[in-house]
Amino acid sequence: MSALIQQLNPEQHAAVTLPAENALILAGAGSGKTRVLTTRIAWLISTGQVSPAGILAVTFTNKAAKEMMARLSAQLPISVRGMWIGTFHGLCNRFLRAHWREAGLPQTFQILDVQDQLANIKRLLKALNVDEQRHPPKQVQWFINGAKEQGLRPGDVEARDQQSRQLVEIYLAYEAQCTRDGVADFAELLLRSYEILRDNPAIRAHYRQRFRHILVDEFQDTNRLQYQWLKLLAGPEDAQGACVFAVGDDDQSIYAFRGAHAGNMDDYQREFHVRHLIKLERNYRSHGHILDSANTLIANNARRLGKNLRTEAGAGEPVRVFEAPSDYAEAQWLIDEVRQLLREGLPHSEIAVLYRANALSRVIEGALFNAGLPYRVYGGLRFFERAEVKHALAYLRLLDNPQDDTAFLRVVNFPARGIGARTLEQLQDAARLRATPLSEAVDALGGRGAASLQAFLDLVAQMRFQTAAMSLPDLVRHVLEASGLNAHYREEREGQERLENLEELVNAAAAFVTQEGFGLNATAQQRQALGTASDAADSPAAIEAIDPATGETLSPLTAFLTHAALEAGDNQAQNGQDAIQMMTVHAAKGLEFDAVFITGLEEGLFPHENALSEADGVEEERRLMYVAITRARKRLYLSLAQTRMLHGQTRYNLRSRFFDELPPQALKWLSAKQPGFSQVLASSFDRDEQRGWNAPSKAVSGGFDPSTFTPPPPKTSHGLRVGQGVFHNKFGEGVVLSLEGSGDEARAQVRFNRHGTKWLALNIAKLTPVN
DNA sequence: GATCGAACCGTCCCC
DNA sequence: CGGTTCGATC
Repeated sequence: MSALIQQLNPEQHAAVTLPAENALILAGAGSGKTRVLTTRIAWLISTGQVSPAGILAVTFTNKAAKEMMARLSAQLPISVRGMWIGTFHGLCNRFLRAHWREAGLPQTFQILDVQDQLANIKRLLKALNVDEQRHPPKQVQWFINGAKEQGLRPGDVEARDQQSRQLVEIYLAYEAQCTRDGVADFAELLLRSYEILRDNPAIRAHYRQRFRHILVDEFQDTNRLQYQWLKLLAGPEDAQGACVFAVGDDDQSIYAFRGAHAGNMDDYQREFHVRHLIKLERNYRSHGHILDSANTLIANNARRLGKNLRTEAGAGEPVRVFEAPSDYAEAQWLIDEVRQLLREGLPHSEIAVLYRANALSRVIEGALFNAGLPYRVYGGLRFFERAEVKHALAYLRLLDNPQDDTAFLRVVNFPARGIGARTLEQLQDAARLRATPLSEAVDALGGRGAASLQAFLDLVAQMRFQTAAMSLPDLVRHVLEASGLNAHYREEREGQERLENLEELVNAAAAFVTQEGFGLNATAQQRQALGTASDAADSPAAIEAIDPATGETLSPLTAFLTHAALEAGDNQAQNGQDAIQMMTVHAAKGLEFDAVFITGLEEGLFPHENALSEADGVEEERRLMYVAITRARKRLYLSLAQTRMLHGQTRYNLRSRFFDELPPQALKWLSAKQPGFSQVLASSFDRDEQRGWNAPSKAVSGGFDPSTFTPPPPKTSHGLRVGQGVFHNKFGEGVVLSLEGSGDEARAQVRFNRHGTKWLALNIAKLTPVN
């Protein structure tokens, strides 16, 4: 332990050994944040200030929680099992499983993921006869989650106009539906835990007494409700209360769009009377030029807590910048540079290609593929989100809880068993009338439909009976067969991959059982009979809590389903192999690579056009750029394309404003940096010509390079070029962002100073060039 | 109830 | 452009 402490730098050391009072650690990118957090816990425990059971640590991802757990078990001689370490949602789930009575949930309640929630909302909108044009399901979902994240129940939402009154009504009905089904969405886990703590003094006192130290990672990403939850749990600032150790970086707050409130850091300092503010500014990751770029860029943000990273690693290579005439040329250039890096001995996996939006990956993917370079794209569907897996999970959920209408509707007719939309409508009407779950409304129906439905219920009941004594993996395998899912996908032409995924689900169940230390028995009752319940209580997964009143534990099935919802699984099958890493900037947060390419650095893409109209939008984009830059250890490449194919049309983009915010001396332009020339309309190129275009990989530093010189603007009938200032009679002054088409078809995208960005048909709109 | 085509839509995606 | 979704059709 003392050896661990001695390896820390003075600031880290100070943070780790702070007295038991509320503290805020401003930890810059690459400053050893995770290390400080885990060493703090280890220090607290090994100095006898707290027992493992008195520790609560919150992370943002399961991955981070696992990593922390792994590091701790390496650092501490004792078991880490008594600690509560997990995500907000994981911890709240654990809490609710223990206090399900107070929560008004069945102990086996299941968790709705984003897809399930949306499906539920769609179903509800139909039942309520709400026009989906007027209230698109996605927006309703956004509204409900937004309200919950502010801690607002339907009655608390202020509804002035008709539109929002209806939204509140939908919210109310949605809640009723979830309660009836015995399910909770992600936000609900938090809100309900919060309410129990708020309304139940005995429970509140119990947890306050238990958790002496609360540690929070990625504090800048907490939302309002999470903050309130922490506040409630920590309690008053006296002997009763816990002490909070918050670690965060306001400059890396990139999740405002989903409710994160970086202002929580200010509030925290004030409301928790934080006496210890420590900045970790020494960066152990990046070379000087890279760090200078990050620092200079982020200095353009107004509202910052203030922090400047420094390194002792030396300036290193300059940041290489390349402006390509097209997206295709950008990809080609990237391939050349990647090859050079590989020649220098870098492993593929130390090279990352980052982009602002997933749509930008395709061109680069194609180029990498053609070049025969191995790559791995992150993002997309994750394992437990795949349709076939969700079908299987729906059957499993029905075994656990027949009232789960979401699961019921998902598989009642899949594989097809002659239960049509008409029948289901009748069933839903009947269920609504009698206020019962769908499964209990079946006998209200008559006719052929009722018989088929009854057959389905019998099937599920039979599966439940047959699997009662099975181990979890056997149970899953049995359900795959008995439900007809396997047969269905065996028949299907494209079903091979899906079958494999279902087989993988059995493996996942087996792995889960091993990891969580579940025995081979399937039911809680059996587990209790065998006296194994206490093992589950200590499980690190934080899912199977014991009911304090009855000692009843969750069945492995319920625990597994919870696991599936809270941890959607990896989204990639072929991991492990040495490949170039491709991902969005968001996905790259927390990762680091020797070499990083940030691509598509164009106005409208990065910063994204949608962000420009939002309050603080550009600042968040800048933080995003800051995150991207600080991923790189040794090499950083920035690139953009003057023309880009996006959404089926060619866009002509300006160079990102962020280039003007980087220190010129840290950059090395591989293409000419000549705004007058580089920003021209490149429509005179035809695609084939660009295809043959090759970037010189040993480029001239800074200055003008004739070989990459883009020709002057072609003569166009309208005489406009990108970047041109124009005047419009109605909209006033603006700048041409892009041009497309020719003759009568010609259109210009113009950003007006006062009226936003518009597309104008040039044969109609009168645009006068200015200046 | 499967299948095909028209229509739509398109930041980031943790839990 | 490319995917997903929805409605019309056999």
